[in-house]
Amino acid sequence: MKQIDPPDDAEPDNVQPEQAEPEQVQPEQVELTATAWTALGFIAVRPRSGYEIKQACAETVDAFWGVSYAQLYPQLKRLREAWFITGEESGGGRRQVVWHVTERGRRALDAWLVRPPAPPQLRDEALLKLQFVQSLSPAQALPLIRAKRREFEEWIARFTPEGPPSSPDEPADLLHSYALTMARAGLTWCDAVEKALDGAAGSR
Amino acid sequence: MKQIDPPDDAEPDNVQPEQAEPEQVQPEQVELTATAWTALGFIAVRPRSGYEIKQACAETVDAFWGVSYAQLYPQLKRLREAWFITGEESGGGRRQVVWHVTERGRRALDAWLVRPPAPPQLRDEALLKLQFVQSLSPAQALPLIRAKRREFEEWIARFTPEGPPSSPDEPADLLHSYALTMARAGLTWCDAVEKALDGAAGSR
DNA sequence: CCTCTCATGTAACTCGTTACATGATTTC
DNA sequence: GAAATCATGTAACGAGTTACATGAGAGG
Repeated sequence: MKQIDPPDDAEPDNVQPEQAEPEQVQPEQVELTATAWTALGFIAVRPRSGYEIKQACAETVDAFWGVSYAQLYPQLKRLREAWFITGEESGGGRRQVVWHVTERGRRALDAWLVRPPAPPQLRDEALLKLQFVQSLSPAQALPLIRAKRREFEEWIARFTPEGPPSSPDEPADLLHSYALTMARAGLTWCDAVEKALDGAAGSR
Repeated sequence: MKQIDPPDDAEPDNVQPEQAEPEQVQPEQVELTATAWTALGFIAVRPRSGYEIKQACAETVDAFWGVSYAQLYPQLKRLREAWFITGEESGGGRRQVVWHVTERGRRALDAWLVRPPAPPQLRDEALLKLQFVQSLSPAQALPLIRAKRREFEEWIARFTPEGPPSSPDEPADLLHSYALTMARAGLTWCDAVEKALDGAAGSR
């Protein structure tokens, strides 16, 4: 086991406990990407390796916040440099670095969580194309609607809680219920649009 | 009036009409960003200046596909270099360049419209934060739900068709109806979650 | 005269993606 | 012994954002 700590030029801050923290200056106000905060969030739940963080993201926030290794590993480095996490290279078996949150890291995470969230960003090529074909031809609009329908169906398949017992419909997980609500609304929209488009195609 | 055409090293292709197009080789397969196709789409409806394209985007696709000047102007240059548009610097009054679609540009746009759309990308910090606070405290979850609620309310205000007469509820515009459907579903979700959260807070 | 809107653009930067590189361990 | 999975990373590239720069005409 080898301790992985920030380089010497990084601010220590908790090495000497008798050195009191500056009162109003919050050391937590380090600028990080939301992806870095995400990693920190999962580490704060329990210590994890980069690989495990990626898995956790894939199972939970992937639909609203995609995370790739090429982003993740550099961000872990930044979190370490800010003394928000410390790494422990586990011996025995495969090589892996397990990251632990520090007290400082936990405080910083809490501070981030209560800051107002950035407005959501959406890029949807299918809807974009729909803008240009909607008034021209149902023939071209239909495949786009079908593409959206497939997306919604995949969401539903992915976020519907398994296990027939207990929960009849709505999951306790807020994000799952959000995804399901949106996907169902999307399907309703697809139904209505396809129906209208079929009508228009018939009369043409 | 001054004609603005591609530089000489760009492929002409329609200068000599007697030179037949290569049969299977489609000159339309130029790689462009969706933002460039968006500009081309609006130019194809009618000739416009960059400024007018930006306005059209803001009124229509902005929520699904944001476009900024810093992206737009370079993309117009690329469209011109591909001979998809030609520009006409209008004399008289303010300086402005009005872009016209070429035949070649129109064909390329049609080809793009029928290609399968890229999967949508979403980045929603509010939902991300919700992932980390949902199991811990309703006190921290509530502001995030309220932020989502405000978003949905803004969407509804923005996309609800004005003019009390005629249309009672659903607009003919597919994108407007999409936005409204999703926003309403979102509000329903906010209601349910806030209620559940209040209950949990009361029992705690 | 001042300010707002029209109008076009560039520079620097950030974030994220794809593709690549490497190697150990488990499973068939 | 071959393939899948675990596991960590880097390099090159691309798209998009913010901020900056410039200037003319319209309206008060």
